[in-house]
Amino acid sequence: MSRKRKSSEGLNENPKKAIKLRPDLSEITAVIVEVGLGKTRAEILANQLARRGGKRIKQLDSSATHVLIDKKLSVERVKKYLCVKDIPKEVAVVDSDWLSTCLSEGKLVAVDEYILREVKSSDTASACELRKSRVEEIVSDVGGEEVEHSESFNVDVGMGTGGETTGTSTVFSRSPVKYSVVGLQDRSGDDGSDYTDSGDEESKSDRSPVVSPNVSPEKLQTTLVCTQASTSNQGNHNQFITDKLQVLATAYANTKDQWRALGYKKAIASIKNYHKKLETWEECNNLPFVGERLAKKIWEIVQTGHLRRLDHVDPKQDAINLFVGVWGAGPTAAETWVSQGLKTLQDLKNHGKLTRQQQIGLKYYDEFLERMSREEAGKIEEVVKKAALDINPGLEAFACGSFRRGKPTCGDVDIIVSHPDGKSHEGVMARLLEILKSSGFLTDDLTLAENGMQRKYLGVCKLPGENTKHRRLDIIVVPYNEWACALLYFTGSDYFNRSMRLLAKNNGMSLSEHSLNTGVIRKGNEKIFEGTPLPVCTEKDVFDYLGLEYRGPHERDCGKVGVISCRRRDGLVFLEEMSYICVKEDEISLMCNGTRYDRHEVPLNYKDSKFWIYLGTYLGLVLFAGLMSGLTMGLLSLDVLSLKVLQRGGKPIEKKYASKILPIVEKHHLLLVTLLLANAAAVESMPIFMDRISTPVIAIVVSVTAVLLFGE
DNA sequence: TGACAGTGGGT
DNA sequence: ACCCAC
DNA sequence: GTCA
Ligand SMILES: O=c1ccn([C@H]2C[C@H](O)[C@@H](COP(=O)(O)OP(=O)(O)OP(=O)(O)O)O2)c(=O)[nH]1
Ligand SMILES: [Mg+2]
Repeated sequence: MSRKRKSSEGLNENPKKAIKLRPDLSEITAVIVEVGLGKTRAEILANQLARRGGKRIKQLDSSATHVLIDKKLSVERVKKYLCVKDIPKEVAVVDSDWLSTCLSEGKLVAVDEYILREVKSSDTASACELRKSRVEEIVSDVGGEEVEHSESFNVDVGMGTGGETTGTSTVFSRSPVKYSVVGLQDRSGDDGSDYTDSGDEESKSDRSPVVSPNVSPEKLQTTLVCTQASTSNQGNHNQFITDKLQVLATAYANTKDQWRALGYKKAIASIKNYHKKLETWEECNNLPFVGERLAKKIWEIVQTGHLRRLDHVDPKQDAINLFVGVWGAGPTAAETWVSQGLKTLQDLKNHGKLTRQQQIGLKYYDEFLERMSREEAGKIEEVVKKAALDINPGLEAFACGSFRRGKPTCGDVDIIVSHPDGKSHEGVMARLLEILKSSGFLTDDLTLAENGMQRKYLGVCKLPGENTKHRRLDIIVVPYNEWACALLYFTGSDYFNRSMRLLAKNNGMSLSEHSLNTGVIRKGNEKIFEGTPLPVCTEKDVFDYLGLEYRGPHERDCGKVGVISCRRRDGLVFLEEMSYICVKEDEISLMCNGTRYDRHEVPLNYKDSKFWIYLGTYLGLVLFAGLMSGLTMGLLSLDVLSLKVLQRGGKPIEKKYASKILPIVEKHHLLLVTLLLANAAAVESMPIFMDRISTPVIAIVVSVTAVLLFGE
């Protein structure tokens, strides 16, 4: 909301400026060469270009008008990078500064100054002229026109009804129909901010085949409950919504940015979790992880049964999704291939440039997308386990991942290997692979098996027999002192891990497959000091340190994606600071991946201001305890008689004190009881506070010595 | 406006 | 440094 | 994309 307000305000207040700063680049289709420019900068330029109507393409083709490169780059290198023999004359090879200048000047600047094409005798002149005239055309074209719509129009499409009339009524004239359908860019209405998102990831094309749309919700509801079976809590009442959103989620994951995709995923999980069919706008808008924009999309689906947005996905998207399915290929590789005109796996096999891993991924494309039965995973586990025991009967080997979580199907088999003696795990990997390979069980390596001190293996295996398929196999060999953290890590789920690690982070700790560290110091977001590993023997220890109730592997399945966040039972977000103290029992609970946890205490560290509070109270307690025991001894050793003597016959000061103390001492056991109680209370509560700023053992030791020194 | 997990292998 | 994966 |  605030964004929209901002931009329209800006428009009203200073229309000239708004227009001036927005050159129309719609005639420009440019290849931006990242080499020398840097990926981030290239992307900023690309975003700006797209935002002003221009188009960036990855591969030089007939639609290209410009090639933007860093000025230090030789044209020869550019050719090599683009995999072309020659760059057509009509295409201007220009310094990327040209675009920057255009943007800052707010208009198209003559390109001449920026041309970087190699000077090759005669034809340069004509080429230059060609380009010049072309640019002039563009410039004149833009001179008469207004700007802005494509963007405000976009906003309206994205926001549904949200766009206020002020913008649309004043600005229209040219039909904006070509709202840049570039991929999935559904950009926010704010100006200025070039989002340099640069990160791509988040879920490879979600492999479950997208369920065909438009199944009657009623049907789904009934069928779902019985088909979904045991594992899920109660089934998805809104599949017709989540399916649609899922399309966008994977599209974003496979192309643009992981974070938008993450947003979608959380929202989808949230919807799946909802106990009933979504009916009112209120319901939509109150879902956790569903904000204004998604609420509108959801609401549109609820009302119309359709999401217009889905009609505008980039046609290339299908091919991209297809290619991201090959193991070892991500959004970048996929886009490269697509932009080279590749469309099918056949194309890829024949003409694509693949890494070694991707070749294997392609070879087993179908098999890798399949999930195996739990039973088969168990067999694979046995094979590996046997091989391990052959090496050393003391070795332990267990299948983790989805198998350990009890899932009915497994996408791969993840096996952890270690030895309780803490040493014998060394060198096991190589020997293990040797055995498994010689038996023909392992068919391909995705990681090179060359390195001697290897801890992680990714490969392909196949059970002996006729109708068996190639399966992905992951093996890790870990030192036994890391067993718990490694087991926790390898069991997942991935989102469970991420949640837990985030929780650790928010408490000044850091959780990895190696260890749980405390006392981590971060400056901003980067780690300054790694912290020190906490002693962790079992998975449960990690839960304990984090103040979580233990969850068995079967309960770590977060079909629900979610951030660990703290909420009150009554639903109010009490905000942050996991170190909040429970005053009333059970009042504080933890919401993780859609399920709640009650928390006990959490270790603190000096990063927290609370740490000092605890330290302070601790010291206070020590002194207090000392005072108490001192008083106990002192006061009780005085007898009433001598005090009375003092009261009468002592110096004036002594008299005064004596009469003050006397009434206290006279209530003899009352005094004793209070003192003892106070002392006991102080002493007892010391370790409680100490506990939270240190490990228990240390806490006890320190407490005891402190009491000895100051108290007794 | 910045964070959304933390790590390791491959190129 | 980037991409991709667990 | 959402949240704080
Ligand atoms: O991004 C990730 C991916 C995986 N893991 C951990 C948790 C996961 O359980 C384990 C094994 O990874 P895998 O990809 O095999 O996931 P899975 O849980 O076993 O599911 P699948 O059935 O697809 O194999 O590695 C992470 O911590 N982060
Ligand atoms: Mg797995």
